[in-house]
Amino acid sequence: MLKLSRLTDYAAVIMAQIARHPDHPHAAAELAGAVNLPYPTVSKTLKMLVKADLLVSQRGAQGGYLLARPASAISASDIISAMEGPVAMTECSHADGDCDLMATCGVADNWQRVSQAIRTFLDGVTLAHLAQTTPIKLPVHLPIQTVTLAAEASR
Amino acid sequence: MLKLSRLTDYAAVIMAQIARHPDHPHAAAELAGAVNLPYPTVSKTLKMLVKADLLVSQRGAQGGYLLARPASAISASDIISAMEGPVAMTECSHADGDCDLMATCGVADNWQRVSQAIRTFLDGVTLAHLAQTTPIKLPVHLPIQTVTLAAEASR
DNA sequence: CGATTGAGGACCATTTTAGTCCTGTATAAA
DNA sequence: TTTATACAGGACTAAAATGGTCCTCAATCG
Repeated sequence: MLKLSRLTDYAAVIMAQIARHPDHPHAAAELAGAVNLPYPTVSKTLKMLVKADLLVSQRGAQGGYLLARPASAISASDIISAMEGPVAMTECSHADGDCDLMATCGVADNWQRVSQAIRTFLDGVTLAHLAQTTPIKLPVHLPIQTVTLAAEASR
Repeated sequence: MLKLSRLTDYAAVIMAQIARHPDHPHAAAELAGAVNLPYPTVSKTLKMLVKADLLVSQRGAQGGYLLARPASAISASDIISAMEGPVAMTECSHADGDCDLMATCGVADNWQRVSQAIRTFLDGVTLAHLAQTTPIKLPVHLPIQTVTLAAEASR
């Protein structure tokens, strides 16, 4: 299903919440209340986001979490990678692909191309986009539909 | 990681194998040999692909599996859906989203838009593309990068 | 100093996934 | 008509990933 893990979902919601009020730190407990999720889970998510350098934390009273950089400089890929590791569709999508099916696979290169396209797309979607509270309903067909694979264009 | 399940990977490899020799039925055992995977697993995968109407099967001696329609009419989405259910990034991406975080979520609409864009892209990638044996190396940046979200375009 | 708040990691329960196997049924060829 | 071939369907198990909770330690502010 290409599904994101639940924690990634939480991360997006939490990041968006912070992005909408970027001027002061947000404590984990406060965020948990705002997004209506259990505190320990929110806390765990926040820690992962800090480790990925998407948030910075401030300890002590009045402490909390802040965006590490502007929302427009944080991409969907960043958030997904922070929670699930690199965005890749197949096991052999990463550079040092040591898949023992290489010889008989025959689709590896093409999947990687598809994977790359999606990654590039997600790089272009920023937290600023995600955090917008007045979403415009999309038409069913996006301009993306007109994109062609290099392989296709060359036929 | 937006990762496909391993069975989906297998499905793609198997489908591509059949697509390259579309004129006669391929037995599960033959395919298992060709792609170097255990027979039971290949068999299971093939059954799922039949149930999803991407393959048709022929029983009995000289039987096997054939594409249900031309490779150019089978999309990556079709294959992924067959193995993992509908392509959707979030739990609330499907129509009757009864996510109890609706009120506090704030990113649902935007994720759905992203999800839709990826789905549309995958609809456009066909088995014929995937099965090509002489892949053209993509430049790092695909045309897809120029695509804008409706939300972004409207700012 | 003491209250607050994050850091880090251990831990367990649950779900999902992968993989195997068994029994039944359709079909083709001898 | 018989027999071998090959798929259909589903039960079952083992392993792995995921989600979620909790505990102890460290930093910071007032």
